Amino acid sequence: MAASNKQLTSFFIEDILSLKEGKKEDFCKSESDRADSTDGRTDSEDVSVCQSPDDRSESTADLAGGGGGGGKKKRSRAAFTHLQVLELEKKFSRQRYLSAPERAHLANALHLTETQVKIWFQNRRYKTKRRQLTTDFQKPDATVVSAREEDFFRASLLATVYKSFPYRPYVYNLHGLSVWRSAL
DNA sequence: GGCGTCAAGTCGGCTA
DNA sequence: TAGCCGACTTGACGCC
Repeated sequence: MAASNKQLTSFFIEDILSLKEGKKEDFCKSESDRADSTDGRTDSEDVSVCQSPDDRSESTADLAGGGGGGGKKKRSRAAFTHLQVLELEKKFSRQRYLSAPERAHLANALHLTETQVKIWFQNRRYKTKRRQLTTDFQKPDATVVSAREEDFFRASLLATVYKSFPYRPYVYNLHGLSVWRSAL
């Protein structure tokens, strides 16, 4: 795309929310385009995923809200986009718990429901805990485990990012600068 | 077909 | 009582 040469600038959720009203179509890009330009990303609350997480099935809002229909619908698993997961992971790396306004903000920015964001964080915390327990079990040296807890978390986060971008070898820098770097 | 992953469902506890 | 939480389960999906 021609837009791939365009220099990206930093932005905030507030920017997104203000943009969303009028210039949504300008702001939203295809996921592949975004993946191409991830190395140009900058810091902070740059949440910007405009794609539905569940294009291949019914709407996630429908699922999260239980729908209005009477009959039992077949449950479908919403698949969040790479970037939605990435932004959720970024947020999770900073905060393991979200306040209601933060959750609403994030949900809005990611075009997810608040319930989906809440459930994602719940599942993410539980998943982290389970993996931590597994690691603890494998390495019973408590002091080492404690000292490496953060490293473990970062490693698992990086693993998630790698899994999310199997064809895009970029790593999100979790050590403060929050820039995209080539892993190669 | 078995298995792992993950979003969503369920249940019980806690708190304001 | 509502809303959130952790713990655990369920069901869909993809990979081998």
